Amino acid sequence: MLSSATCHVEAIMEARRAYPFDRIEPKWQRIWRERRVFRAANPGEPGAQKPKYYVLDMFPYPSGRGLHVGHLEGYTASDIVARYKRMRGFNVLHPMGWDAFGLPAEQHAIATGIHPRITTERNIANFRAQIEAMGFSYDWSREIKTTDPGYYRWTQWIFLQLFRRGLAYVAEAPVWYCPALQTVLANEEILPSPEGPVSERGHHPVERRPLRQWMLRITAYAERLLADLDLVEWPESIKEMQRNWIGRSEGAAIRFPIEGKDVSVEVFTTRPDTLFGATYLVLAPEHPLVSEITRPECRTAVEAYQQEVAKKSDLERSELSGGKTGVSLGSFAINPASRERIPVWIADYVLMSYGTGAIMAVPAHDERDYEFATLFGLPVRSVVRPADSSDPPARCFSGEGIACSSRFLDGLPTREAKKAMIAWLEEKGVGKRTVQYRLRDWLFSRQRYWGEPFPIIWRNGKAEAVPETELPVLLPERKEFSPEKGGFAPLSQEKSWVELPDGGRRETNTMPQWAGSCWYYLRYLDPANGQALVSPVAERYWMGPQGVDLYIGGAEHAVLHLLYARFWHKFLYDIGVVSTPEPFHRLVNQGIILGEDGRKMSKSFGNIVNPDGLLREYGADTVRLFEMFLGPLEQMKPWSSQGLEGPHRFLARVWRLVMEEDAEGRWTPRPGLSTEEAPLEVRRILHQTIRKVTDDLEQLSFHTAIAQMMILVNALTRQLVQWRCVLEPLILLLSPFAPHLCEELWSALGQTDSLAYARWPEADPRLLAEEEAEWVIQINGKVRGRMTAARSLGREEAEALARRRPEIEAWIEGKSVQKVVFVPGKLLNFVVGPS
RNA sequence: GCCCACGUGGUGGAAUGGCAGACACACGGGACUUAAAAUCCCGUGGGAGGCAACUCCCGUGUGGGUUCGAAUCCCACCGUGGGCACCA
Repeated sequence: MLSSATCHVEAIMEARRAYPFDRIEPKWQRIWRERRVFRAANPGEPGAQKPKYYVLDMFPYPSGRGLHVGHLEGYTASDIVARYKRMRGFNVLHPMGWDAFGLPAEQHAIATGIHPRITTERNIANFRAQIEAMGFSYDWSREIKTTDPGYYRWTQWIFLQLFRRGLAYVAEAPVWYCPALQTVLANEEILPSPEGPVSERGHHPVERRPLRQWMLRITAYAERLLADLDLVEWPESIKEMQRNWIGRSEGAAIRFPIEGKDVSVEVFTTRPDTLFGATYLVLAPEHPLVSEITRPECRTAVEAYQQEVAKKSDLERSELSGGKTGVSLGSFAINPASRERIPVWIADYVLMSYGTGAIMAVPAHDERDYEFATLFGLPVRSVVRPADSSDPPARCFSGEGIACSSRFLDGLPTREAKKAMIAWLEEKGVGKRTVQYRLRDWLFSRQRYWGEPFPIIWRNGKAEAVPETELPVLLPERKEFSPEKGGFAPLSQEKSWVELPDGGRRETNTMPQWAGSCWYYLRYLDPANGQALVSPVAERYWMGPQGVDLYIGGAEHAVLHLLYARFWHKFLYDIGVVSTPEPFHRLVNQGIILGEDGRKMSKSFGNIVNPDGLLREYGADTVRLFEMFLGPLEQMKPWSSQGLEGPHRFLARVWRLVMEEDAEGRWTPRPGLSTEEAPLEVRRILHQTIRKVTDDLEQLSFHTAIAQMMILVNALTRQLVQWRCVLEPLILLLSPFAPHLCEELWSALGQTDSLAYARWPEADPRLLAEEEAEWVIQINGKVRGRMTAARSLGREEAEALARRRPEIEAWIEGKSVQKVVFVPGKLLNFVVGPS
């Protein structure tokens, strides 16, 4: 009973198999693997005399859930490009590896007691099997994983170089702490949410805590990270996000002396031209000078306010909580321009972490200052008027205009006034031109087990570098993975590892997951090198002249991985390890694939598409083709399981152009393939297809390339004979998309070599230029007729021909033709008026 | 609030100043078959007229503009998605 039901199901599965993908796909995967077809040649090896092409995927974190259709989209696109470029004669580097440190494996270990290494290995094996089943042409001899000591040795090495040059340091600062994950997180790993800030991973609530942590001085590279965005071909939206994140603003630092004290408060402003309108100062409540400046009679109120602010969460401090608060310090500062006494306040709308932690308030020209001044009855002095009005505006005006009531600035437009004021400040020695960035230093330590140990030993309260010869500092084995209560890292429990005989203690924090992914694209170039992270020869060959030629991945890393990696790359450039200022020349983001219901794929919606079932039912070539046929690569698009039928039927049609099935269900090459030249209209459509597919591949417009191949195949299906000279180029054109099927047909046509390095077909320009064209004839811009005539027709001939056509005559009859627009080879437009 | 994308049939999309809807899904009809599946062929934006081949009108979020001609360029608005948000 049971077995007959199984037989029945198998019979159905067998019946719906339109071509034997289940046999040919594993076959060709085995051949590619055994013959090492996709090994890329390093300098000195045969093949390295070709020009190089480096096409890179964002390597995955091997999660327990396996690959999803979104991964497959990006990986299929990059694989198509890799296969295409090989056929165009490039030595293609197309590697894959594993971003294998990270929180999920560690959380799983805490829950189950299974070592993260074991889960990670298991997940990697699963990912690799899925990737191989898709037929991707990776050079597996270059596979890397970030958890490998031979790899993280060099992650630690880079950290040491940063440390030596003062770019890695320990500081106590208010940092984001996540109680659920029991670790600190970087600014870039925090997301806003209606309930307040949450962690990027897991969406747990996070809070500010003052802690001593390792920081990387990414701010030292702010200017170059900003300026060099002009060197790369990235989506404008990603560049813009990085620009906003870096947040450069030009202005002036101005010192305000405090009346009766020997101190002054420095403020940063982008509007030095409004200095004459500065009617009070505001310091951040945490500003170090607050206690010194506060008058005795205000001290109680000020301290109470400071405590109140310290208790507030960041959410409460943000504008969502409504009105502004603050208290006066009772003291006065001197406005260096107007010489006026102006009061000094503290308020939590001024942040200690930006600029100097103090501002000059110009309520007439800043919305926030205006709101505060109105609330506390502080004076408002207008010093800029709009360019189109002679009067200063009644309320706050924050735009650019003309300076007024500002003595030596009067009459100057804002831009000029800023320059004049900065010159004046510099001359008087009370201020100077300054550039500020929103970017903060990168919080680099985590209180977790499953990460790279820091190569640092503490002696007498000082951090010392572990000698490079002792790298890697190995992550010790553990059975217990929970972080200690109170923010101590798990490694601190590993006494025999932490405590050194000479009294030194190892650093017990580990690096964040981003560390390993900051430079992995360099290790692929020379993955087994034990002397250096990459040999200079391999680096110059693969990274020259502009770095990775094409980098495909998700947009979610816009200000995380992509900013961090640029920072490390620029540092490695400065110390001579790499030869290009930017790592990734051309970046393309694949769009998110939504569930069938149009919502984001998620467990809670139950709309996640598992690729394994699709591969069984349709085969890898169909899944690859369909992923590309969904729509433009960069666009967000919904999945459609029904839609798979189209590409599947298309591949089966291609198969049947070459193969035929006998009575026993065996497929054999069709006898009677013509070796003659195909008719002109068939050759013409073939060469149009060659041209279109080639152009579209260069632009990564895969879905339109597929559509064109469908047009060609539909035309061939209608023919009674098939021609070898048409089928061969078609198979080559299709092979980057559906490599297994094409390899099988290629060998069925008698070819003995893999087509992976076969020469890409070239379009014959003579066949593209058609002599006849279909001309469109318009009357007043509306199509009223068409005619087939020579493409080369001149204006007069074309017009005369068109006028003779009855459908056109009818429209012109009795009207006056005022003008005739002529587009050679394409179109005529008669502009007619009433009679 | 500010910045950036995007808006086209029942659906995914094509066309980026010159034939709107290529290609595909879905749907409908037909051929083959004892039957079904598969395959192949035909139709498929809306409306009006005609027995018919066909003809005309409307139509690319909404309103305006530029142009002989606009899905495409410009202005305003509406909607969707993403990013930033007291950064002085």
